Amino acid sequence: METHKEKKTSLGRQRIEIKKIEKKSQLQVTFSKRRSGIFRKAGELSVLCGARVAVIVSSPAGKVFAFGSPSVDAVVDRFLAGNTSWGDSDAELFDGDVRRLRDEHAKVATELETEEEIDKAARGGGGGGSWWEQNLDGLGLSELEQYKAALEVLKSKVMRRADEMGQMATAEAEEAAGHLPSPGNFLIADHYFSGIEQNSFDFDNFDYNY
Amino acid sequence: METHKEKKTSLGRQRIEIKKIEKKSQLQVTFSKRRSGIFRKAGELSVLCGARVAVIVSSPAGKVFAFGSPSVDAVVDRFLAGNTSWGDSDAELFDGDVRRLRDEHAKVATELETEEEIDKAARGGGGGGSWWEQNLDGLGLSELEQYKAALEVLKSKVMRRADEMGQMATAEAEEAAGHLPSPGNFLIADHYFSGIEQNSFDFDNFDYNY
DNA sequence: AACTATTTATAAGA
DNA sequence: TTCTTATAAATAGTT
Repeated sequence: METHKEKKTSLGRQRIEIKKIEKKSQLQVTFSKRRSGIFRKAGELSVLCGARVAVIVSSPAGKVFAFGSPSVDAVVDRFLAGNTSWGDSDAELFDGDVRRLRDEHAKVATELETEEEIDKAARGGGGGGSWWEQNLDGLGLSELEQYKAALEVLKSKVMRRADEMGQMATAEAEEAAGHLPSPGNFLIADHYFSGIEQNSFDFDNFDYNY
Repeated sequence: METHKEKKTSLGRQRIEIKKIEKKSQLQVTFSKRRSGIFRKAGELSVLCGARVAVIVSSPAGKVFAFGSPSVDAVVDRFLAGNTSWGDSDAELFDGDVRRLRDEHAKVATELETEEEIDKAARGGGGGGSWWEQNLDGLGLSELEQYKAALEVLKSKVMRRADEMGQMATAEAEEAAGHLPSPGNFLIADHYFSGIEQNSFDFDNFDYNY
């Protein structure tokens, strides 16, 4: 078996540079793989070390994926709260505020039973569009304007919720969940803001350099 | 070379189970390594795929580490916004609140030039306390409002800004930063909530099973 | 969606 | 702790 050994040029992993992948198809594959990888790692870290971990990833296409243990919100809340913990003297005030507001939110959240329910419901809406992709790199204040509009659409969309839902978009979440170790209580959420592959980057005009 | 081959039992990596590490020292090493690993991966994902990524990790000891590209807040804000979008009826209220608070934040932020500055400043105060450790495991959250409260405190604290800042706790951040790929514009923040090894877990009474 | 050759990440030790 | 080393795990390129 020595005949035509030219196909051997690369099988198995190749080293890659950490720079933006231009080839769209490859980018999607890589994004998917690595996102899963990070989620898995996050779950492992959580279990191994008893740490709270939250990972939020948003693709240029406009999907938002999140992983959290014990939950994304718990960790994020903590982070936001912690962000101000150096406000030494008024810790009490802060605490009170947080508690009150938290109760409020809890009340609202109850309407949809659980966070998971909510997350599920979120996938029902297709709304949005291009508003998401732009001005994200700065600290965009105006994004809120657009965001509002998006919310309107999404809202109405969600209103007539999961009647026709349950037939779509569970795959992604389950796939990610499959990577998690069993003993933990994790939460995976992914929100679909638009099915459109809208990218404000320069994907598209690139060379398919095979 | 056949003599005494008993030391050979393990050099190099061993397979480990994904379950809570009980040996404290090992846990710390693992936590540190894996946290760095996740941050690195997150940075790579960001660069490779043009994705926005935020990772928040809090150790049982009470330290919070975060990595974000383009910044933790940017990604988290986006997530929270999306997260509440299914809060159907009060979208308007939400929107209004967010805008106002964000403006406030922007104003305050400007005083310190950049987000990085603020994060730096954050390390100056030791603040916080134990209120943080409790009731976090449920799903309770009020991200928006908490964000508000956070901003309030942040504002006042930032007001009397970095006079006593810059003398502590830069080490951890630099260490983490060392793992980042160069071309990206990442942000790493770590907040120290207490020097106390306050852990609500059962570390401490374990067997140092060497 | 699988596969595998490699590169990477990392558990133990020093 | 930081460095080393052997090995497990992640994943780039392919089919």
